[in-house]
Amino acid sequence: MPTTQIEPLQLECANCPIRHRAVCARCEADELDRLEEMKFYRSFEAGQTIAWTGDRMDFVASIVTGIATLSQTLEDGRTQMVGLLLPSDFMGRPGRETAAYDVTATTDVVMCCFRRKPFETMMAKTPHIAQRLLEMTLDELDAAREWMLLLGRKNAREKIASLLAIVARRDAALKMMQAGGSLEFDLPLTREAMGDYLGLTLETVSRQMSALKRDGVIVLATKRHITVPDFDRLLEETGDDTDGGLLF
Amino acid sequence: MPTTQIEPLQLECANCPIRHRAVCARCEADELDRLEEMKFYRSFEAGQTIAWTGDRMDFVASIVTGIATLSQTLEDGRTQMVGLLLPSDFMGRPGRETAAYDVTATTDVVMCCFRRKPFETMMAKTPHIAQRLLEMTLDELDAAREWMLLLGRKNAREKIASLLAIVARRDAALKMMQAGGSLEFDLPLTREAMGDYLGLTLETVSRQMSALKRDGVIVLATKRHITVPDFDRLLEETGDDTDGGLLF
DNA sequence: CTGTATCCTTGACCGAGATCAAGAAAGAAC
DNA sequence: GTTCTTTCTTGATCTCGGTCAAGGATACAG
Repeated sequence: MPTTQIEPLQLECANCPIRHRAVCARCEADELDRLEEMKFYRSFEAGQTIAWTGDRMDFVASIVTGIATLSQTLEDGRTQMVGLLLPSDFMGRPGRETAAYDVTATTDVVMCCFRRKPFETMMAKTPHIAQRLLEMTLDELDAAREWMLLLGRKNAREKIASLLAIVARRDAALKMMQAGGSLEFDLPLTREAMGDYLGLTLETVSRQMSALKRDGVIVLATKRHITVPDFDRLLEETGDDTDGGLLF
Repeated sequence: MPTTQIEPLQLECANCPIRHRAVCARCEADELDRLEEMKFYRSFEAGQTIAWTGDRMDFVASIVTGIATLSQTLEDGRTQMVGLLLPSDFMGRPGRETAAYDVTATTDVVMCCFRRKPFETMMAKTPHIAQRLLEMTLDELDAAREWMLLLGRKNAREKIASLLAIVARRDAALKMMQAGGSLEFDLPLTREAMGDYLGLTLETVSRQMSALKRDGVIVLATKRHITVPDFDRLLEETGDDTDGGLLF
């Protein structure tokens, strides 16, 4: 698997699709100008590894388009996904030289990159960047903790329902639809990837998907295309507190 | 359980035991003076609830002494601990009005508190605080992700060994001992709390503790006082990559 | 069309950990 | 001391999800 990088057309920050959500969201015009000079784009194909745990990382980046995953592995190969990088999410840690996780492109991915050292220097001088990064990191921490509850205490059916609810909600937000009604979306993950995320085997994922389908909670047009006839019904299956604040 | 608060003697920041590790670690003398004016101390007894999920929080705080836990609960009462607050750790989120987790004092706890609004104002003007908070939050995120791997993919024995290794290492660091040799320490958690942390029942925790004892990995003087004759042996039981970077 | 690869489903069986239950150990209150 | 409570241990049994195995669906190459 060669590290093919298709260089995409240079994009102006002003027209950037993640301009208002990424680490640069709070930047003023002059700050943006400086970032504009520093940035460069890199692309990765679906399935490609962006970084291995322990790799030296000389850049940090924002996801512009596509989805990447963060995962960790035990000695004997058991792996657990520990994070999902969506457009506008930030990859890398200022001050850290090496990757702490395996980062893999799930779909084709375009990233807006900055060499680490210059970025760190700029961050020290630009509170707007550090402020936004703090906010994003706190959100990720909340999401990680929500995931800990799922991994530690939910059963297989609840785990699947939770994942579907999250993907459905994100998709609905993207399409600006109203809540409560019928939803449909494509799952960007294989059964195995779902299992790695949920701490399950792919067989259990498959069985629970079939069970939710049999019980009418979801309808499958194809293996990957899902319709949720009643979102509230799906939410009931997650086991969450019904009033709960939703963090994803 | 009344909310008893024993007001401890006012402590000067200069003599504060967490001065060099807390959110104020990077502050200059003048910044510290301003924090000194704003701060107030609160104490909680072991077992007391510091905040319930959804409670309005009008302060943020650093743990000065003691241990507190963050936990989340499903509808039917299943609970999962999602974080451990140790001395110097920060509680609360700037910009958030309500508690996102149940916070409970495991031991007697003393906290150094700041009213939220003035603290937010100060943070906006004092990059040193925001920088340090970002650093601490990134560390917590790493710890949370390490925990996700444990919850999703480790078996009961590995989970227990991992928890013991973490507590042992922290204790050794505190006592400035050299690694590799024999260690002993007190477990600050009940079997039930360990279970809540590890996503296990208290019975399973008890059984695995007995098993590790039977196999000579640990020696129990009392239920809570643990001796680790060979730390490397304990590490082997965690299932982690042996070279692994350790985040706690 | 056929062969091959990837992804998914389903069945049979098994075992790790949960659940239910009883009682031991250790304090704390009196 | 005795009683009461909390914490912990251990046993018996059950069940959910893992493991092993076979085969179906879909896509793509030739």
